[in-house]
Amino acid sequence: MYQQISDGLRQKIADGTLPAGAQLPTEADLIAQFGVGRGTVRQALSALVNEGLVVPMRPRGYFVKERQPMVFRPQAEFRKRPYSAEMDAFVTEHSAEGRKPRQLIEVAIVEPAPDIAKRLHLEAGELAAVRRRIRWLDGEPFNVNDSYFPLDIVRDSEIMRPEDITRGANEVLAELGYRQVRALDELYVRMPTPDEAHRLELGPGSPVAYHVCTGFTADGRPVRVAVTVLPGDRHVISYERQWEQPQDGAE
Amino acid sequence: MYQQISDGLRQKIADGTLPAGAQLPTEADLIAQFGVGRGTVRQALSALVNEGLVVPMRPRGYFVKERQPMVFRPQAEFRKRPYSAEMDAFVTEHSAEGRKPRQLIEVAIVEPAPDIAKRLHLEAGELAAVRRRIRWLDGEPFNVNDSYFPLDIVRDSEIMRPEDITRGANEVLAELGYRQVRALDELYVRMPTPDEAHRLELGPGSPVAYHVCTGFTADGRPVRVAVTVLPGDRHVISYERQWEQPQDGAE
DNA sequence: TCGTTCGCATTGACTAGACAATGCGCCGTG
DNA sequence: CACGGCGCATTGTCTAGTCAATGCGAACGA
Repeated sequence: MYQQISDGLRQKIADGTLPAGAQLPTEADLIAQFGVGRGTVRQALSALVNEGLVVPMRPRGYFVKERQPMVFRPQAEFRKRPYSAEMDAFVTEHSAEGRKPRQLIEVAIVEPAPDIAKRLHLEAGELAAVRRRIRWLDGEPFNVNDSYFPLDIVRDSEIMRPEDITRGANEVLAELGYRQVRALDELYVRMPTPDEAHRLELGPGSPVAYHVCTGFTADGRPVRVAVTVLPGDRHVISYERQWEQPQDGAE
Repeated sequence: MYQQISDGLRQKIADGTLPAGAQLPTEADLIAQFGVGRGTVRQALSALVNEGLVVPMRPRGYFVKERQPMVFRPQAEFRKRPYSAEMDAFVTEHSAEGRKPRQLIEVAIVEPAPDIAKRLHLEAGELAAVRRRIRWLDGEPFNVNDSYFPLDIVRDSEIMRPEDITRGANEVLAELGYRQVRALDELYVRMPTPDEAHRLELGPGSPVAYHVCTGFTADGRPVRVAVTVLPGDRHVISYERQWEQPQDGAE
């Protein structure tokens, strides 16, 4: 019965009767309209909130959530421009133009979490350097990025300084003799931890992508693990693939 | 105050006091333990459910969710084996071995949704063929995959038959003269629609990845749009990247 | 005109209680 | 031993109400 209420509202959001940014009926309205108790109405609304369709803005009411995603291209670390015109068009079309970026960098020496240590081939107790970055756009946090490096290869290098590295941390690694030639990306999709939700100012119903990139040198040593947390409602993750000849694939 | 309850339980889940599969205290237990009303306890538990940490199994109680993710490799369509040993290790390690796969294929001719039509460069009203697939593992639905093709190039081809194509639909396209040489992947992260949640048997707190892959021929024509819905708690999405020389990247 | 304060609509948090739905296990029967 | 049915613990749904928190706007005062 509470589902009827949320279904009705969901329908109106889907078909545009309630466009992005519009206000939903108030709890009192729905109580009167359907003749039910307040708990039931709140249950219906909380379902929509947990689906990420609706945001409560106390005490103004409930509003349809707006989203303006930004393109996240893991490959852009090493290739600034997309392969071809139609892909470039996609990127620019979805880009967040005219918004003010800001970032905050912090460097620390830590004993990395087990999953990070494993990817870096570190024994328990071995240390790593981590560059933590929070990126903002228009005053809103957009994503957090923690890059881990084995301490023994970046000690005393530029990477330990909490400043922006214009030519890129990867280039610094290469200068130190650890040029990366391969990388493995893993993407996990889940709800944020309360800590992540707080740091990224995420409401309920906002899942995140958890992106782990491990970079390898030519001799197969992992020298960098970059962990990025991307709020789902603010990002599109994009990859391009290109191949030459014998397509040995299956469906 | 309800947050104290959910924080305490979340802590016990995180530190292993409550391992995967264990039963949480019942609502009645928590009411007695904290001396609060049932609504408060249910609010605390529903927070955990919406984070995807906990599953209610009526009428047995609440249990810590278990997850066994399967590796999804978009690149595997065209390259069966990973580049290198350490990546191969990762894939096999996370593979769902010894589980029974099953799939159901269905073919239809439709007027595609606007976002699909746009990616296929179809005008409004133009038709496309769609191969819809649902994949199961151990009797549980794992993901759904809908592949769209411009109708004029696949009409009367093998692609229109609702059977498994051993050598792959991409190979059939190539035989028809539309060999793909590039692809663009887009990944969106969001909560499932009620329909998706039903088809994939998703509980609340299970976000999905929405993967759209557009394949292009050498002359830049899009000939295939594959849409895959991947439940976040059952998948890891994995990409490999390799590059040769001048790393022209920035941080 | 500008600034401050107060009121108010609205959601947030919580309580106490009622009845429904659902599996699981126990018990009794054949 | 096998099967059927009942009971019961537990969650699902819903009501009716109270008090708190919050931000906006209107009214008021300098």
